[in-house]
Amino acid sequence: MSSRRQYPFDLIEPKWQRAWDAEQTFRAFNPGDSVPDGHPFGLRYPLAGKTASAAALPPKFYILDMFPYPSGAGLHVGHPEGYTATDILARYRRAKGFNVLHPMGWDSFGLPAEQYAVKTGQHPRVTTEANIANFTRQIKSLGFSYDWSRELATTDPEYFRWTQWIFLQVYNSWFNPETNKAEPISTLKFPTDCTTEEQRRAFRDSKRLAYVSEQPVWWCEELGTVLANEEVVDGKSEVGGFPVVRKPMRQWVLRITAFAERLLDDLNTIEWTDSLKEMQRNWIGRSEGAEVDFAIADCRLPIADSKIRVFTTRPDTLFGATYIVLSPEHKLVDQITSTEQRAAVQAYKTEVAKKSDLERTELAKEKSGVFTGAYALNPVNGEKVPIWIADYVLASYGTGAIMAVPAHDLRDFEFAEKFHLPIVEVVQPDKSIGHHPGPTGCFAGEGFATNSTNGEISLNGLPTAEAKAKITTWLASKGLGKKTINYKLRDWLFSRQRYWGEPFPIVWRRDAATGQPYHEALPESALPLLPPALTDYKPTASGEPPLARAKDWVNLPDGAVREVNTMPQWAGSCWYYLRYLDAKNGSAFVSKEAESYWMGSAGSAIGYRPSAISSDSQSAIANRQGATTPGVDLYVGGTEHAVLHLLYARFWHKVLFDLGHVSTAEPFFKLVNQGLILGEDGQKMSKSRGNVVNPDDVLVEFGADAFRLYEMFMGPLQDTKPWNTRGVEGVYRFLGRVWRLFIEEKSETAFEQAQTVATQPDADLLDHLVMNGTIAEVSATPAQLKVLHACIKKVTEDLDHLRFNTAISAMMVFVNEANGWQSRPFAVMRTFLQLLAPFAPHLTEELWSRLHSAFGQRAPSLSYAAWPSYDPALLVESEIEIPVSVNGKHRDVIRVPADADNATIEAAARRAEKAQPFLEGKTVRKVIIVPKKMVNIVVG
RNA sequence: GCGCACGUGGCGGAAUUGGCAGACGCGCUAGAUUCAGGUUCUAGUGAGUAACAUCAUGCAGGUUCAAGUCCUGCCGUGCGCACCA
Repeated sequence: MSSRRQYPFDLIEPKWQRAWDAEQTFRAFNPGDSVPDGHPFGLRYPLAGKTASAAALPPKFYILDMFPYPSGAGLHVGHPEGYTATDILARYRRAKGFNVLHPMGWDSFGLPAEQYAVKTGQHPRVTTEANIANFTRQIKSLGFSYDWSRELATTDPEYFRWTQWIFLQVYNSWFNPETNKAEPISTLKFPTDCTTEEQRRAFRDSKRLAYVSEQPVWWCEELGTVLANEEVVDGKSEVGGFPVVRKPMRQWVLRITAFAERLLDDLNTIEWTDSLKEMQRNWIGRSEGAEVDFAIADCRLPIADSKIRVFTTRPDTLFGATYIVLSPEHKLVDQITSTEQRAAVQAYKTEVAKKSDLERTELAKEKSGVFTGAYALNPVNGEKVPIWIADYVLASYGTGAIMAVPAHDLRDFEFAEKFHLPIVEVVQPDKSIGHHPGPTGCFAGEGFATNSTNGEISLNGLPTAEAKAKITTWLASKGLGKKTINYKLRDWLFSRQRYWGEPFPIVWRRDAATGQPYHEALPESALPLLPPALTDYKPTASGEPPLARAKDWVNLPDGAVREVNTMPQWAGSCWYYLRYLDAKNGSAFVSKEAESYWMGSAGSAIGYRPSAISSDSQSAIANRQGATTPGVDLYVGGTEHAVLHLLYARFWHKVLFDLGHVSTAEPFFKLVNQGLILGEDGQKMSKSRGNVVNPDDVLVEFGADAFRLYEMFMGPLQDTKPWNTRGVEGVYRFLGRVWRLFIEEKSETAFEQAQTVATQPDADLLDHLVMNGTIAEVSATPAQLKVLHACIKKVTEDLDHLRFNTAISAMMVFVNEANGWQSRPFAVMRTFLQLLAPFAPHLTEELWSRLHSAFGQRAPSLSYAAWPSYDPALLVESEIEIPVSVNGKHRDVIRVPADADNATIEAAARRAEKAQPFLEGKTVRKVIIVPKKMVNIVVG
């Protein structure tokens, strides 16, 4: 393994981390802040000792990391991958002249601390604080340029006070479908028949964006809590993988479905990866179709209930609907079931209810169902079609009922085959584009309608899209159906039965007249509402959440009782990026000024169109390249939050936007998912495989700069890639070469000797080092300038495109070149340090200060030195190499003047030595010349 | 099953609009330095050949003067969704 240290990173790194801390080098200034004398930010801009107005500040750049849950296990190598990328960009943007906001905090509510509390009785806050301290130590040891003055923790009462406040904003709002916006509940107009106080209250409560609902929810026995749809994966809890069951419970729910359309449309205004947008689109699951009413034949029911409404995306296949299927939970099932079928239907319903959802989906290969004995009438042809119930129809989607078209839907087809139901073909595949019915005989694609006529309307011959439109219009005109849009997205189940979460600022009272319970918001003055002190964190014996144990807390003197559920962990992470803007504000969740500077157009160079959904959005995005944008300019984090956190945060942001609290419709303009880092064996890192790499170990051996550099050199940020400790050694050697370009090697030996007997402080040890004598104040040769400026160009362009790995390789090329120089010009070497600085900040700060003092100069922190620009003129070659091909095969390279005309190039190519054997005796048919690129001689 | 990515040396990965495939790093080979190991430095390193030729970007076709890059069809890997009508 490695052995001697390449350079004294163990002294340099703590030294500069302490210096940055003491100077608050990376503090970001808000409008209205006064910039201390001597702060490097104030030195770069004319702001030292002054109060910064928004106009005097440079343009803002907001670079955000997904804040971690501070687990007991500490940091793993995946965390620093994203954090290093954002830190490099933050430092780069600072150098480029932006006011950079780059904060860090803790998503510190969470299950492990609570489970530990249940086991040991230790308060979760104690565990959490210890974990935060450890995470802080680890993150600080990597030298990230966070503004620690904005550090926050979701468990801090001064933080969750505003989480509760935002909940109250949501609670006190309703969604107005006419304006397509959230509005204060006070704008809600009561229907005329709402006269009593109780009726009005019930009406309001039915419209709030936060409402209480008794509904089937996912209950996880192991975790002792309910979970949101998004937290249930394959019938198991996302956290821990425990079984979950469907259980009706009274819970708080947020009306995210009201925003489905906007959550979908506004994806077009932001710069996320296609795959991420696609995941959100799939989760929202918009589908356009029609609702169609089927009358029930021989109906004994009251008129209003005498029809079955189905949802279909293929109304064009209505003539092929040969039966109806209701979900077993459909409310009409019991009413329509015939006497003969009653027993069978009951048995099936019981069987289905017993199955967990896991069984219902996993064992669904075989279709099951029961005939109800009832019939419906197909509205287009009056055919009597049987009504079945089957668990392949979900109660929770659409109308909970479908029309089955076995000829054109695979699931219906399987069901029809099994139960011998009729199959009628009404769509012919378009064979001209290679469509054919599947091997089973079922064709689910689009084609041309057939067998679809009833004397009043005919769809025959129409392509699917036209047939859909025609039949939908016809149904609407007859009052038999209408165009409908459905979403898979469900409302967000927002309450949990836990202790370690934000208590709801809600109390329950009883209506004096009716005795019915109702909920009421606490006033803002009651915030933060702290959870009670407990010694036992388990749920109560009767199954109530742990908060119910605190009787004094729950029962208020005026007879009201507190809500005992708590909010899910997502609540705190839904808005933390806003709190960073103004983290210490005691009178608002964020001040207007701070919000408008960092998130609005005030701090950025360009305006924002909240829902510009235009075909040229791509070019609009391209134009923003390099400019700052409204909202968070760049958000980097793991793909595991593709639907949960990112959907919830967008939802809250839109509510806050509608209510006028924030100035953009979207929170995160550009988002990048870092790829997973696998173990050295190419497998996912896990304790059980024993392939987990602990950053602390890497740091001890190679230092933070090498660790950072390696994380970026491994490959593209977004890719999944395996860890390789040998690779760390490679970049570590590179940093050693950089060090030795500047520091005399002999002095290192002296330094090492001094260190072994050292009793002196670290700073004295570093004093033994002397500048490498090859660095001198000489002017650079054209060749040296070319190497430097090529490096500036490459690193700059790569950083603009987040291509860290190739930027590093460009710097390696520079160092390989510079190694061979007899004399290294001061100015060239100084500029190179600036390029490397965002990647290896400790090493470069040390060399930067050492280089300047060696040449009798004083320089402030490298962190605010202006980014170098390159001179294209220096990169122009007077003579260039052009490859010569014969018949497309590369044969030789010719050197010609850069400005040579085509005739000169062709002549030179025809003379090319190695091409001669392939030209002799052949006729040249054509010569293709791409100026400055290549020559191809075509012979026959 | 559906959707979205992606397949390049022994390995991680480079390759503007199609224009010298394999930058940079790891590993490996040889040499120098060293008592020695390590470190450092120098040279080499896709296959193949004495050297050329030739063959090489998952497979099979196609477009083109020219294809890793564009098109079609397969095969494989990863991620997401999964009875959503």
